Amino acid sequence: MTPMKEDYLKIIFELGGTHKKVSNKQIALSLNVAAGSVTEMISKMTEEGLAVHVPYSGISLTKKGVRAAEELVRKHRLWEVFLVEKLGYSLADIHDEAEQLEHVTSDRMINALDEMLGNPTHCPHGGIIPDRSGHYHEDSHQVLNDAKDGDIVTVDRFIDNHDLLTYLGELKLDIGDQVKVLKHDPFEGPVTVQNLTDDTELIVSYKAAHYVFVK
Amino acid sequence: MTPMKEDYLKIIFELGGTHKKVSNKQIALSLNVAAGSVTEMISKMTEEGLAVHVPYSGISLTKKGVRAAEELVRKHRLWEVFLVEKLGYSLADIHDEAEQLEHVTSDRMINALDEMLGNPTHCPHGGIIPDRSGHYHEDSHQVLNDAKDGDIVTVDRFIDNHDLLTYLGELKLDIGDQVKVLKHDPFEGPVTVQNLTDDTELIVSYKAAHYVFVK
DNA sequence: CAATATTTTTTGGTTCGCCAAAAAAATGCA
DNA sequence: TGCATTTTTTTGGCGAACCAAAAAATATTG
Repeated sequence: MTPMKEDYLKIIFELGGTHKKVSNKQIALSLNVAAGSVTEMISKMTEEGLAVHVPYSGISLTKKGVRAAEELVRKHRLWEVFLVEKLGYSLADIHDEAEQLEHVTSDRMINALDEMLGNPTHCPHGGIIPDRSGHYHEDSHQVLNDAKDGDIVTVDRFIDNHDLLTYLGELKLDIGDQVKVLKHDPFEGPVTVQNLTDDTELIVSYKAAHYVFVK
Repeated sequence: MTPMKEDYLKIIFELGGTHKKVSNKQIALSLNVAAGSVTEMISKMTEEGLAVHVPYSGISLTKKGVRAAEELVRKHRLWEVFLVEKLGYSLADIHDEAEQLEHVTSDRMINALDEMLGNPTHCPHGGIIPDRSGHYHEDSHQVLNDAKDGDIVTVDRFIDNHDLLTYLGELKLDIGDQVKVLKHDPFEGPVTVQNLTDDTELIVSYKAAHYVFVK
């Protein structure tokens, strides 16, 4: 297991790889790597029994892969709690630090940290922290980009990336907002939505629209 | 800066690269890499202004290199304090964990951690923790292997590697012990010493004799 | 339903750090 | 001093993860 494999694992998990096939493109976009790199890495993960890959069709996680991903999410979110509660970090600054820490955290360490923090149940972004046995269920898996023009959806969760959070903050798109999807521009152009909460029109980049989960 | 460069930096620092030239061999031995790998890595570090290399003579650190190494020592030791005080780790288990953590620790994070821990001055092994500006001075730089047969020296400090600490624990060689060096076996053989504290004879491996600092 | 567009995979090439073995320089001892 | 040993550097190669561009497969749509 390498930090890179861990990143792939976590992204596939976050994109819904537990219960549906995720496309190469989604992964490449999320990790900022070329499509070819994804194909290559996935073939290694398939050999190791972490993922299942049907060529030209999609990628999903095996039980083993899901288990490993949950462990990583647990580590990530517990470190986020630590950074906020113990080191006085603010919400927007914790993701990147936790991203690094999670890759060098042993089981023993994370369990001790969990206890020290008083076994918190949620990370500072509102996500659920899996317990020691890794179980939990995140509810929303549909992404803003998947919604059809005309759909009305509720913003439920963001992938916690610093630049994304900053961008969405500037756009004034928050968790809980109801939005109506107006149009998808071609050529990976932005998605235009109407925020029904304050009745403004927002233009969300193609990439960001893959990071915003809706119901 | 990569984790590997950081490891080289720290080892050169610990072997005395601030005030004398360190040999390729010492570094290779400490990091468990081939001599050729050291030459290669050092040439990169020289280009980056971290080290000075006189071919066939030895390697030492530049001011910039020393500064970076001190920063790493600070991170390492503060994490060690954290592991013992906050997570309930025992002495022998902290080194490897801190080794990983130090490579993913930003300046902001380490300063916040320092404060959270109450600005400790020493790590659990007794080493001095450099302050925010990186200053401090470790006193012993001569290694057991450097002592001549017949010399009587005092054990002052160990490089805190888990296997080493376990090995030395079994040998019953502790900090503060006075020992008389009896002989150095050829072909990288062990060093035989007499522990004057309890008057026993100890056989210390060639490699370990490079990790034990004496005065 | 054929032509175009998109997505995915394949191919060839890069960098980083590692190694083993060969060659060169320095050291040590007779 | 001179030959053998040790240390260091050089050389050629490997695996991991990346990329860009070409080729193959799939999807869309006029």
